[in-house]
Amino acid sequence: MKIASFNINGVKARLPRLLEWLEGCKADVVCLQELKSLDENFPRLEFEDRGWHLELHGQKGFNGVALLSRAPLHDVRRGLPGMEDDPQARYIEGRHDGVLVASIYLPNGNPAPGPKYDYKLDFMEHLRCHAAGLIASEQPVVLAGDYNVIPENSDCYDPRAWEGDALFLPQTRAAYNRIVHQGWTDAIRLHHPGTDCFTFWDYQRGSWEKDHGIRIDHCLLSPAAADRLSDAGIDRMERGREKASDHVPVWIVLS
DNA sequence: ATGGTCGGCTTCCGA
Repeated sequence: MKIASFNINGVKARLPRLLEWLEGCKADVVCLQELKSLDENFPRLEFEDRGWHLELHGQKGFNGVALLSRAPLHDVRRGLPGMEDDPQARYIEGRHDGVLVASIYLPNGNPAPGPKYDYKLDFMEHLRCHAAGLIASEQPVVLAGDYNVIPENSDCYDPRAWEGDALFLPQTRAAYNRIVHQGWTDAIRLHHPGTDCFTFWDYQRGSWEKDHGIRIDHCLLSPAAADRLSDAGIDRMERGREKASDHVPVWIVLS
């Protein structure tokens, strides 16, 4: 089973690029982030005509997450437990062929400190609590998405350039590690232990041309999923195409 | 040298 995650930065702006990538990706489940679309304005037919089942959790203008799947999903949940009334649409999960898959758009959190950073840490604490329950269930779980967290120095081109940024603050990395250390496997890290692991390049300052990227899109696997991990990758080439998102897709394969 | 660029029911905000 192949599961992919892609922050598309606007479904309407990305539609041709996204459909092309989906065609070649051959994924069974796709986690999308930053739809920037109300559910009623989402171009459903473009996907349904190609055989995708859709579960949307959108909002106007910003944020928004979705799951695309080859078969209908079960037990779909929108919003993290304890944050169901959050107007920001950042979490959706569903079960596909016995594997629980979540699409996560974790808050950016800048500027830090401030209310946006407080919200980021609050979201991470709610995610940590939910993740603990998922680990305890002993089922295969894949928590995929844009975490807006740079886990280690080697996950950015220049650690000094990111000092003080909400994606890289020690407190942010500590909150991320509190989740990972429950027993999750960072599958992309496992398959890209050195360089060439970036998943995001800013539109500004020629970041792509200079390879000034960061690794912030992650797939965390529960032990039951990690036992089945056979491959993982980053579709880096997507960043160099016309009308590209500032993120590229990441994916894992379970046997 | 404090720039630059995307997307969105846009004239600023979020990233």
